[in-house]
Amino acid sequence: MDKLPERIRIKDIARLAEVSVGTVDRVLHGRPGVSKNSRERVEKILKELDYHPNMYASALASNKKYNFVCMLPLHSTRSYWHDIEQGARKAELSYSDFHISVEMLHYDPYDFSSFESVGKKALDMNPDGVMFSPTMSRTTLVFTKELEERKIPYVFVDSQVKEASPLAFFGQQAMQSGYFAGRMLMLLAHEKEAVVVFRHSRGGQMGSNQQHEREIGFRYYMNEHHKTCKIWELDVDVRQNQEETIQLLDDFFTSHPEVKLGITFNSQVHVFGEYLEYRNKSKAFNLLGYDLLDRNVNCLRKGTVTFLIAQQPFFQGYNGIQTLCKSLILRKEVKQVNYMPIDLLSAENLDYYLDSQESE
Amino acid sequence: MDKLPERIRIKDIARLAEVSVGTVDRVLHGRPGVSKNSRERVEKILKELDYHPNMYASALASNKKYNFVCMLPLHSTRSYWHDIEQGARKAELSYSDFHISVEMLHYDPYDFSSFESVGKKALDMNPDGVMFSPTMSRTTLVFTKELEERKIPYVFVDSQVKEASPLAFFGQQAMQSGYFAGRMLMLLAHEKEAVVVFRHSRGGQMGSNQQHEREIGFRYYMNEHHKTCKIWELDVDVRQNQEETIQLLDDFFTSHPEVKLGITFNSQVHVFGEYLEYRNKSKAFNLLGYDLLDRNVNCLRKGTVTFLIAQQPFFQGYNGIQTLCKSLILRKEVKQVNYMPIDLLSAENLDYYLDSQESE
DNA sequence: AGTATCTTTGTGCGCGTACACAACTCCGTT
DNA sequence: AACGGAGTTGTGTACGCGCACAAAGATACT
Repeated sequence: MDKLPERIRIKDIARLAEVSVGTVDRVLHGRPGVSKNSRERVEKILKELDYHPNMYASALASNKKYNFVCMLPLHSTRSYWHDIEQGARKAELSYSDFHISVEMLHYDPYDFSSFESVGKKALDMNPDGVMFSPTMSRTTLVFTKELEERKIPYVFVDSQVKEASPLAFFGQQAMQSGYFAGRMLMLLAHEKEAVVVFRHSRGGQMGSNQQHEREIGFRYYMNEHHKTCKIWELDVDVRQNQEETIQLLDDFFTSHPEVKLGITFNSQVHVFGEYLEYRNKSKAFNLLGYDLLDRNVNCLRKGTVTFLIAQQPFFQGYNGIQTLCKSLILRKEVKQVNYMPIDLLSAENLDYYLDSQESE
Repeated sequence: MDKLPERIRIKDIARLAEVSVGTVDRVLHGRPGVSKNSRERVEKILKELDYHPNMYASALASNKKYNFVCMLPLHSTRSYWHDIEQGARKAELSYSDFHISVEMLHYDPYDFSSFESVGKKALDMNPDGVMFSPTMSRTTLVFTKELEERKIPYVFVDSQVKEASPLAFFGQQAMQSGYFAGRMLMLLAHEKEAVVVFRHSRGGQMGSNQQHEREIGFRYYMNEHHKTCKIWELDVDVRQNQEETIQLLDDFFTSHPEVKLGITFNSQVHVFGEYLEYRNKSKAFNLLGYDLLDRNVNCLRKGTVTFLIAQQPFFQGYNGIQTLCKSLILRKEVKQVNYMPIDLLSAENLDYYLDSQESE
């Protein structure tokens, strides 16, 4: 009786099943041309020995090129989307020895037809996998259906669409994060119980569903714990210029001097933080927002924003691409729903968070 | 002129430098037996083409076995150390195709000679790398000196020792985390300004330096922002039984009814949380502690502990082993000081954090 | 010139897997 | 008995690299 090596190889399986490595290979990859008898014998031994192929030898031998496409809204540097993109780029680098490439495509987040045409472009590239954020829920389903027909796996980042069947999803549980935001904001309240929700939209059209969900979670918390607390709303249109915004905020604070707490559910909290600094109001006002844009981080450091909630966009992008590799190249099972932690950042714990985000 | 393939290989370098692959290999590994002329020519081309070896082919070919040792204090399941160990185990699995093994050794955290003898055992195994937590600062230096003489790289987790030169360190900036803890605790204060620091030691001997550093950071914050706030201290010995502990706490709360805030700097906050539940005091008292032990998490869920500060022990362990692999096997540069984020957990954001910690 | 020694360079095999292709078996047909 | 074809099975080469060993060139000494 030969003893088995520490790490089982295909030829060990072959020897035990009394077939050649070619047959084992065919069984492993589910290819035809194997008799029922051999297939069963090989499968039995594979299971018995709990065989796992050496993924590095495997990748080396297959030598196939994998092309992934990543579709994100058009964005400026240091935005939330930018961080996701950085994560995807890093993953591309990490897995470069597997011959993967990640092609970036961008669309106008306020234009359905733009998403559509970028989606077409993506399909034309005949990718092995796609990663994108389903910010456009209606058009998304047309796109995912096409992907499913072509058997191209796709990964959602940031948000998800219930009707679709992605390989995986990476993002925050937005409602719970809004709930948590409410908790943290009211911790700052003391007796001053009145809150303003700053909205930042384009003609009333919200940037994403996530923002909406956050607000629902927030209002749920408020209804549960601070029913008497008055919640004001203030809409700022992204197309307004600075003077108009300042005027709007001045008017609001003149007519509502009792409001000492503010919250935003998108990543534009710096608009309000910078206003507070300009009017020198930050001492008496507490502001909570989302995402670690540079301008938001500056506000946090200066004290014009008290808390930021983060959601590890870098890792969303990194893990998204990583998951495609794991599933397609290494043929591993992957977890489908992956909620990112709801991270609370203040001036006091910010630095070490940023530090941990940028490295791999 | 031949065009270059997308991915540069050794033989491409060899062809361009007009030498054989053997010579390129010698240059890459800094081995002797190469003329100055050849070496320079090869190095020039390596740099020009920015050559990076295919690490998977490399690992496959070398086929060397790497043995790592991980030394941690003796601990029960679901403790902080346990999570580090889990991370190390996971890394062992992730990198199993590189033929690595991680041997776990445990020592009594209150016994210097135990650390010493375990250290000897580790050296006897002639490991390729060591990961441990320098909880015993004095004996650590003897051990690290020996490691350095034998040219065995080592990684610190949890805490570090200034005089040593580890390959890398993964842990929290303890002072800053104490500072942050102060900030968050005082957020819960409102007008009731009196705090008790619960200590949990063994005959006055603190478990680790990290705890001490946290308390320093905390007191620094208090001195900066709440100078008038009275800070009481209460020492509980780990060897006391439950009745004695309850008696001690009863006495304290009887004589100091005005104290409504408590903090601990080790991971034993559940001792106090469970007391609060037992005495039904949790509504009127806010408690902050460290680390996500099961019992602590239960307290958080029940509301007997308000906040926990976490430091991703799983990733400390995972990254520690990963770093050894990267440096030794893949010959990559690694970052030496890696501060873990200072994570704030409450009942509202706990679940998604736990979710993200357990998976890889 | 011949030989020994040292330095430098080139070659070949193996790591574990994937895949193309060759080879063999079995069975029915001519 | 010879042949063809489908269904199976085995074999050889390649992937990119590391390393042992062979080969060739250089130098010094007899």
